[in-house]
Amino acid sequence: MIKENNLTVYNSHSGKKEIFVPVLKNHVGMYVCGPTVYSNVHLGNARTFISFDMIYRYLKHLGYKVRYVRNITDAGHLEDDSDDGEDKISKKARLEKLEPMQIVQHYTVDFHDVLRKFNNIPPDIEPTATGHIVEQINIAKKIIENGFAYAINGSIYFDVAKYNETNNYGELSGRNIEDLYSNTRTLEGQNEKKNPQDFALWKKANYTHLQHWDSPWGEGFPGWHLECTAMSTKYLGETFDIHGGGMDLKFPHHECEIAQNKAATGKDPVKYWLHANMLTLNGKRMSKSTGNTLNPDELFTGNTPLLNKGFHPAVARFFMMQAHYRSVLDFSNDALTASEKGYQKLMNGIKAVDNLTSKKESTFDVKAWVGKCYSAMDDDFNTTILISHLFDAVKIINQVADNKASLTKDDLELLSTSIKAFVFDVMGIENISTDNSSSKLEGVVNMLIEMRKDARTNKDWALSDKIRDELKELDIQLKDGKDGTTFTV
RNA sequence: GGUUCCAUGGCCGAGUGGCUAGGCAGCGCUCUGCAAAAGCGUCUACUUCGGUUCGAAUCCGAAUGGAACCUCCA
Repeated sequence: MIKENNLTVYNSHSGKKEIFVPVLKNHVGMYVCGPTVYSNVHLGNARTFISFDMIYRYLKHLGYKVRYVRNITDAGHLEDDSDDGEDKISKKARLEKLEPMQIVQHYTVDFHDVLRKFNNIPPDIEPTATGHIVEQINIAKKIIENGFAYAINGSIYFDVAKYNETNNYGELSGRNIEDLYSNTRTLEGQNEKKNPQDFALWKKANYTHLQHWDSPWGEGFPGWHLECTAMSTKYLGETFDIHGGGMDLKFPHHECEIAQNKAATGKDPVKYWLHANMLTLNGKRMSKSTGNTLNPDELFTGNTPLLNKGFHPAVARFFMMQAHYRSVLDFSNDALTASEKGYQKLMNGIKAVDNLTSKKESTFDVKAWVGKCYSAMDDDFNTTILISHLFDAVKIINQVADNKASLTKDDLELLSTSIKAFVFDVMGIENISTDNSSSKLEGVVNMLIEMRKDARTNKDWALSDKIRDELKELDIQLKDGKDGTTFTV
């Protein structure tokens, strides 16, 4: 089923495309950093998860048995790097006078809701940081035992300098530690650490901190990077295949994960690091902290000065698939509008393919075309190229419908199943059904079409145009074709 | 300031040392009572300056502009 050694992926760690060979034959372990649930997800967040959803879908499509783990960070994500740093969730809870788990629940639900609208498949395991405090404490203990962390005032810090003596801190992000030393800004109140690069594995909870747990070092809470190490190791093992996340997490988050894993187990945790690029707005990355964001609801409803109208999540997903996951993509009304037209063209083609009649001969090499589609996806999930091939197929479909090309029964079948598989299964682009309108509406519109037909026969253009124009007002588009009139809602 | 990445036609956005990307818009055509919708065809490229090469938008160097990370962020 799986064609061996065909898939290549761009490994951020090596900076090269590499042939994908999983640790365990036919199985893939994939971990993707999920959100910190202290606010609503924005479209930039969504893009990353949509990218990895596509990757997950393609791996499954190829026949791999994939275990996809994506965490929810619901504790420990610090606001800043100072000693009395508060974590994001505790801060939000304090400000809104809510129980931290209320915040967590609220934004977790929002997160799931948005991803469902974008037609993402839920991960196989979605562990939470608060559900894995014990595992995190155990890893911190191991790191201390191995001499790569130190305790001070009830907090545990990772000793980056010590680690760097026998390892390479910076191997993922291409940083070298001397640069980090000389370029780190000195922040207030971080005197506790031996070096500014050291990061917290465990933080002592101060009196304002709402989320805290008992530990060998007293009441506290886990550091940001630790939960991913704990959970990926627990569910995927000490070395697994794919670790994904947004480009912005490469440093320090993923760098620290590697350091924690190596310090704890001595093993390289990840074979292939995949990083999805940013979605920008007005040329700048979307960011909660700067307020340069667009929320999914604003996109869907068009309730924002940035857009002329709302766009269906499937259209937005298609828009994202038109760019490669490793490229920066800029979000704009014009680009979305263009994609919406293209999306419609693609869907029309898919609709038309089932109504074609086969001939004895094919004028188009469908097998070669399918091969090109797989080549595109095998080349680091190049959905952009895939889509260009899909439009070639749409053209052929239209030509066959127009008797300007022909396909055999087998080719027709192959073309139909392939284009649907790539669009619906692999890219996860939903068809916004246009003909699911209630039979009552269909009856009424068909009645009006009949009346208009009579009017046209009688050359009563005034009435005929009135029917057409007033239906248009209601967003019902009449389409006069050779074989009569149809409509789309 | 340090590290890394990017610069493609009106717009979005791929890609390869020589062979059409694709989508949108524009233009032409088909269809039509006129339109719309749809379909078909088609034009406009590779930031600048050097270098390597038989040949570079594609490789190397520099300049300019932009972005990400270096502090939390997908």
